[in-house]
Amino acid sequence: MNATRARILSATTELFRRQGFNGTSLKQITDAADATTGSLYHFFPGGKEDLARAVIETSGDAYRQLFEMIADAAADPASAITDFFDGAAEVLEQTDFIDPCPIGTVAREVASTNEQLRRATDKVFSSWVGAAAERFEAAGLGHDDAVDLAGTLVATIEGGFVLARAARDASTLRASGRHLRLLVEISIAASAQQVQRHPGVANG
Amino acid sequence: MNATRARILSATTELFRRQGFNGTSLKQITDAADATTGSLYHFFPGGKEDLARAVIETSGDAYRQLFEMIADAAADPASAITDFFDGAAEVLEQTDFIDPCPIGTVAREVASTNEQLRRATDKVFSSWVGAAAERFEAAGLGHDDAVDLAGTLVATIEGGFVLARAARDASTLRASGRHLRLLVEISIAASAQQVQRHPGVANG
DNA sequence: ACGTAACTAGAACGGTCATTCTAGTTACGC
DNA sequence: GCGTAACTAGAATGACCGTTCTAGTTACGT
Repeated sequence: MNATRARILSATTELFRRQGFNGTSLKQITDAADATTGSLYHFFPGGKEDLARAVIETSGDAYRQLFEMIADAAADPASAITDFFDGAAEVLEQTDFIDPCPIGTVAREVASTNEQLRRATDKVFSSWVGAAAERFEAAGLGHDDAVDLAGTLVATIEGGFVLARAARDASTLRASGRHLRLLVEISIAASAQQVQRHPGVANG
Repeated sequence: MNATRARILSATTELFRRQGFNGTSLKQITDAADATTGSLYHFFPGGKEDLARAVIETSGDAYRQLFEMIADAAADPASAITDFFDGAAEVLEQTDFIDPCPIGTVAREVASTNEQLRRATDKVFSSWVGAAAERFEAAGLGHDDAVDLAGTLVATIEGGFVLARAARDASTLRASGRHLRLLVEISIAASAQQVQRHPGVANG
């Protein structure tokens, strides 16, 4: 990937994390990326919307990969949850409570105003939910239960970011991680019991 | 309260719910409220920031009261949770997935850019957490556990709004309600067991 | 009824917005 | 080394931004 394009994309990502979509101007972006308007429109012909879509997709991929990495490294799905929340809490504390991820902010800004970007954020959230649901299914949960649980997981993370940034205190995020972990443990245990009672029926 | 002021405040609230803080212009507000710039600055001398603070505080109060009402009407704290999530899901579906509440969006927009508004959103979230925590304490939870659980509750609601609006599908919000309800039931049951084992120590 | 405060009206201001455009420069296949 | 495409540069554009300001109107206590 072209270096200028990469600089523009990464500068935009960082600015969106702090200020969101509407709060960030193209001048701020070109200044931060040390690029010109010409370059910006060369790489992102659709202008700000084009740029936002790229930010959403790139960050979405990056976070899904981060989740997979943490899940791979964890002893079990339940510890992956607390690992993820604790990691996010630490990042928040170390970055003066800048949003770890630009997508949540942009998602709320565009949900009712830009159909194309709304769809992009939806796709990202779905991919996260799918990634987590796969792990839960592998741990024994039925498909629908796994998807529901993954949805709650992603929702709590997103909401946890909001509260933590507003309070400038990440401890609530860690507490939510423990709660979600408990929820995952209970769900897995319940599905295991169900298998014991009705062998051969689960995962059907 | 003056009728013009009320019109401006309610128009701003609705616009913030759709477009957020940075996405809404004062012209849009005065048009929607059928008011003039003069009136706006008369009632909100601090301009847009002043207006945003009023929106945050007013909506924050309204939602706390709504929660109290639902909790009062519910048979027990656990059913209050699903009642609240289900109600929010229904509102979303009936309003073409406009954000039920302007605070989450504004909170993310201002968290790193406007200290005064950040504090206003923090205060609102704290009041919600406090209201829910009181109920949980009344149901037997220790203070810290109650606050943590209430924090997760609010985080999941806020995050649930984001996912539901992005997907234009409120069913995930209902699923999160069931999960949070389960979490509340478990927490209450656990604290009750603790009281049985160590009578007189709980609520200390 | 009159004086004063509350409120409305909207033009004007300087600044910034996203985008377009033309001209120039670099990189690279052939 | 030349031709073409990729890329950079930044001025120009017209719209809109939040805010200020002056003048006018309404409401109301006395």
